[in-house]
Amino acid sequence: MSDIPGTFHLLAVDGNARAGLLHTAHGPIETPIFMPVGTAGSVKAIAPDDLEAIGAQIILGNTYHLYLRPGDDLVARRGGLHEFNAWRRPILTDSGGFQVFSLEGLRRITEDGVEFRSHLDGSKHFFSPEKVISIQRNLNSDIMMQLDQCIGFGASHDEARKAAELSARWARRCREAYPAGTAGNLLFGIVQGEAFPDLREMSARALMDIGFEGYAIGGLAVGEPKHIMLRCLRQLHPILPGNKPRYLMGVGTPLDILHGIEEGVDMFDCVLPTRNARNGTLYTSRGKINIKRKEFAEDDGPLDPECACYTCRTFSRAYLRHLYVSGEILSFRLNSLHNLTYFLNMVKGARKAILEGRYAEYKARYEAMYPEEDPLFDEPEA
RNA sequence: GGUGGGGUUCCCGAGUGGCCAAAGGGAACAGACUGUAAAUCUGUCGUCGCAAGACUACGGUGGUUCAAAUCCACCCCCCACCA
Repeated sequence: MSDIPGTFHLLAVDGNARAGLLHTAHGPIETPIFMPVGTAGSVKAIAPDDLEAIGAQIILGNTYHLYLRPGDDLVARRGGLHEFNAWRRPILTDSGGFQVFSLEGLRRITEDGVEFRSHLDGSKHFFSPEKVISIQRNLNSDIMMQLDQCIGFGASHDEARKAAELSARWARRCREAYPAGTAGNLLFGIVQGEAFPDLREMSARALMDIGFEGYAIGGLAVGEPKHIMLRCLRQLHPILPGNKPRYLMGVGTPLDILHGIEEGVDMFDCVLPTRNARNGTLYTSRGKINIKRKEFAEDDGPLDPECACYTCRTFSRAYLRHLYVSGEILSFRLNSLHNLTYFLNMVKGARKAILEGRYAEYKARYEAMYPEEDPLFDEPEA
């Protein structure tokens, strides 16, 4: 099998769920995959050796944040992000497209790009599609994302169309700034179009005309009802090319991810395991728990009896509660270690299940753990 | 012994006649978090009640007043400085 960066081997299919292998300049990643988020070049509270120990294969970095601080040129002089942060496995960088959404009020969009005011010091910066490629090449990320305009749920069809069309034009400029095969970095396009099927299809086809090493689905999990995401994934499944990886950006909860896998998505990233860990919400084989709750004050049992991570092997719920309530730094590390292990293991188990042709059964076990998060719950008349 | 300052709801602390069950912070107890402006944010926080409302509360006792955490008298504590 070829291991040229960008090569995607589809190893098994179970329903629409896929198990594959994606080659990058820093080694292969097994899909489906969950990618921990390390916005500022660090998965918060977790060192690279821990990430490796819990089975992380690829992490995220963020163009906007690393450009502002310490500066992508500085990172380039250090030999790229992998040398700088000592994570030698694959890295995917987001383009700043999400900040177009999350920093609304601090940015202005034009045809040529986005003008940001830094959230750090208020200074003005301009991101064009070409600039974003240049930054990501300085970072030397294995998977670069096009600049896109991510919008929240509730936009009109007209607004959503404009954003999707602009994103498609930016996609072409990103591709032209970095033609396929220029170097070992891969470039992914991002499907936009909000909750509108016609726009989603238009967006996907525009990207396919341009041609990318992978296709991301953006603009989901931004406040829309759960069934909309599912509908969108089902719609896109037969449209997107079968031989390229698909990445559902920013998703999500355990069940969101398992539904995504079921609909043919290969890659996921989300801040949920790390942010929730820092805020005390922990994922267990019996569902979510908030470790700060009084009921755990004298609970000598492990966080999750079915988890083999360092946190669960070593500490009691009572101690973890104490660390959280006391604001101890160790709380962030132990909780993050556990939540990441949970997400990583869940997706690893999904891959195994697909390879063995029993994905539906595997997913059903998780659905039983999170009855309140059924994506069909808010679906209108089926 | 003298002079000055002070005792407020679990804690700190604002409040000098009604708009006070009483600012603000903390603690406590819950909840949220989806391509990280997040070690963040939100709610509750005297008792009873679904509520309207009732009751109990600002060191103690008594008083002034239609009305007192706020004014007066005495008493009990605490702090600073002086002797």
